[in-house]
Amino acid sequence: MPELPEVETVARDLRPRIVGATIVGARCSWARTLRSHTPEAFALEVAGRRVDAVGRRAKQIVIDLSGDAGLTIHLKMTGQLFVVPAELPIDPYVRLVLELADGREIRFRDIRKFGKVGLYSRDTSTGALVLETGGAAVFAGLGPEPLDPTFTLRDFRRRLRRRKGRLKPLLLDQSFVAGVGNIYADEALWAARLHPLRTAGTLRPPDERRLFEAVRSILVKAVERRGSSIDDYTAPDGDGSMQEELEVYQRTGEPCTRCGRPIRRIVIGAR
DNA sequence: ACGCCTACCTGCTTGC
DNA sequence: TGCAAGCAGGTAGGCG
Repeated sequence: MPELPEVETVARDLRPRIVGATIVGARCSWARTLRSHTPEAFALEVAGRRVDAVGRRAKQIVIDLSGDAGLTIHLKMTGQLFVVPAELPIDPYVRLVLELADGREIRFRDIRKFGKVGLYSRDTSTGALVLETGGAAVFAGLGPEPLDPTFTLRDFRRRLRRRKGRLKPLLLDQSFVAGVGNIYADEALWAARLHPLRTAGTLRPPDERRLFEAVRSILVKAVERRGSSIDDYTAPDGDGSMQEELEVYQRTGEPCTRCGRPIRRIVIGAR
């Protein structure tokens, strides 16, 4: 379940390994992994491009390529990325391989096939990734990055006051704040002492402040711990340890560390 | 805008 | 033991 901290960790691990490398080809064994190209068109389009930078937006890894192009990788639930020598044995869950000129490969492994890789152009006037010149920006509609220093309590309050829904689905809404998923929404609400079914409109200023600070501090801590290695999540340089620090996620029935009573599970929006 | 549903997938767990 | 059903879950798209 890669969320912001997990994706950030993967991007950081990837960066020193692949910046400067040149892609010479691509092989895709599950066409629907590619958002907007056939495997053949994708291979032709990436070949010859150099990796200029590796970053992250929301839960997606963004790989800047030479020639004003960019790759986006969404790991969804079970996506993993590895950079390995081409001769290393490959397993059947690898859906996409980017072949590098130096004999290594970037391998996208994804058991459940929900992950998506997009290849886009960089609009040189706006700097945005677009499918075609004049088209909509790929990341249009995403909310602010919660760890961006320019994202302030004032911004958070303004956004909160435009919403009416329950807090848990709201935190999961990527157009509200980008990068929070099931794990860190639960953790942030617990830390802020706010019930997941509470609606945004009932928050008082101190509640808003606690939620803002809880979201940011839980994400900072999780990035420091390299994310939560639950189920299939791992990064190129290995697992994270945040799963050891979680207070509520997947702790149904276990005692609350604050009050000692067992954690109760409720389902909201099928989650 | 909100809430709810379904689809996409496969491995694992559960229950008979 | 064996097998089918149920579950997990981020996001898109549809409906009311």
